[in-house]
Order: sequence, then C-alpha cells, then structure tokens
Amino acid sequence: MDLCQRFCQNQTMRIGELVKRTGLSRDTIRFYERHGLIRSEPGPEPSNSYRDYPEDLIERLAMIGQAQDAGFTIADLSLLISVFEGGADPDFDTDGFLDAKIEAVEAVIARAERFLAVLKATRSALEGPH
Amino acid sequence: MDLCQRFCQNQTMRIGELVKRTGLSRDTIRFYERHGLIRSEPGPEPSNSYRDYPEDLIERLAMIGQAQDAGFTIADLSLLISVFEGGADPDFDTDGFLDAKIEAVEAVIARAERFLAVLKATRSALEGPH
DNA sequence: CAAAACCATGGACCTTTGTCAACGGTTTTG
DNA sequence: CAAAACCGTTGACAAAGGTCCATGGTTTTG
Repeated sequence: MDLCQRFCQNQTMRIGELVKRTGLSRDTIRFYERHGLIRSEPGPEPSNSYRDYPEDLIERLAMIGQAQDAGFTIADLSLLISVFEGGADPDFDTDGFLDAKIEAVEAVIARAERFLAVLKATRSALEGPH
Repeated sequence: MDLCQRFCQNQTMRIGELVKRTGLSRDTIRFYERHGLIRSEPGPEPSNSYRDYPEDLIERLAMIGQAQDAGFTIADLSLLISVFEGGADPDFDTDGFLDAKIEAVEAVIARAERFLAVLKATRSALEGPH
C-alpha cells in the first residue's frame, strides 16, 4: 500500500507522521501507548508489523499535554480516558473523580497565576530602576 | 535557649515548626536546602547543631509550590532565586530569562485552562443525560 | 536493486523530585 | 532524671516520565 492510498482512503497514519505532527518523540508516543493512553491498529498489510494511528490521536495527544500542564499524571489520564470511552468500572465514582479533578486543576491554575504575578513584579522591579 | 526566648527574640524557628506551618516534610525542606532554594543559619547554641530558619521562608516555600505548579523545575527556581537575591552571574541575561519564563508560565496556564474546559464539558455531558 | 528511511520490540538507562532508615546527639517534658 | 520528642547527616531507595540502544524486519527512493 503506497502513500497515496493511505492518504486517500482513510484518516490513519504511521507513527512517523504522528511524530512530525505532534512534535512528540517516537518513544514518548510508544510510552503512552504502553500505558493505555492511546491505541493503534495493526494496519492492513500482513507483510509487516507497522501500526496505524487514527487522525484523532493528534487531538488526544494535544490534550494529554494540556492535562500534564494541569498537573495530571499518566494514571489520572488513564482513568479519565476510561471515562471518555465509557469503559469505566461501573462502581467507580466518575462524578466524584471529575469533581475532584476539576477542583484540583482550578487550584493549580490559581497557584500558577499567583506565581506569574510574582514573576511579573520581579520583571517590573528590574526594569523600573534601569 | 528555651522556647519563649526564641519566640520573643526574633523571627526564626527550628525545622519542626517550619514543617508544621508549611505542610511540607522535613525531608523536602532539607532537599530544597541542599539544592540552594532556601538557606538556614547555624543557631545560637554552641552545644548543638540545630539550625535556624527565618520566618520569611514560609512565604518562599509557598512560592516554590506555586512555581512548581507553573511548571518550574528546581533548577529554574535556583536561577530565579539568584535573580531575587541579586547574586546572579553578571553576564547572565536576567531580562531574557524572566521574559522567557513569563511566557512559558502563561502558556502553561493557557493549556491548563483549555484542559479544564474539557473536564467541565465532560462533567456536563455526564450530568446532562442523567 | 541497493541504499536510505522507516518500523516494532525489548530492555537497560536516565533525570527529577522527593522519601526512608539508621545512627548518634540534644531538648523538652512529665 | 528518664522517656519522649526533636535535630542533623549520610546514603540508599523509589516512582514518574521518558530516552536510548540493539536487533531485525519492511518500504521508499534514486
């Protein structure tokens, strides 16, 4: 199967393109896959072991980055993704999880903003007297 | 020197009180000190090796927490603190450093906020149909 | 068709940010 | 004064999040 086929037929790509389009490293992507944050399919050719990565992973990988900036760990993300995909353990308190995480992220943002203010004040203090 | 003396004379405390007032662990505080993020003084008694921690460390330790939430590493903080204390390498580009860091923190906040929106949307989607 | 580029897998390795345990000394307290 | 609580130092350990390397196969390209 050549490039054009892959391009025209559907929205999947090989890992190299995902690397280019996300800026992540190959190893990082595989690391996420090993930890269940993303999934890939076997690819149509029986002759190789190349895997297909769907288009929407680009969005998901971006979200993973945002989540990490918000203080989420891989384990947190793993849980959240099971919520997204509806495959969560039925007696898992999804609402409670979400509420707690929302609060935590709001706290992180508030703290980061307080720090940002310190940083800006420092810059002013340095530029003022100059 | 007894407790009252220490309390009345000046604004320093021993590590145990710092632990209580910051919520950090003893080991974390020592870790930060080993890495130059905070400093302590030898304490007045010659008979022991206890150290004195100034009152303002409480504020600084709070700031360190905020900085970490904003994506700062210990190494970043070490640089920033040398800027605070005016002891920075004279040919270090302080302005450039601050500008870059401010931009980075703003980016972290923006990304965390985008993620927060995802989280809230997910909660709504879950509560709505219920 | 040969070289260059790409892919998967497995496991070792690395950095960051702490945490724990052990040892021996000092203070505080009942 | 004795037990309990506190302190400092050292060094090993740990978990998270990746990164690197070797090996061997597949595609793409010139």
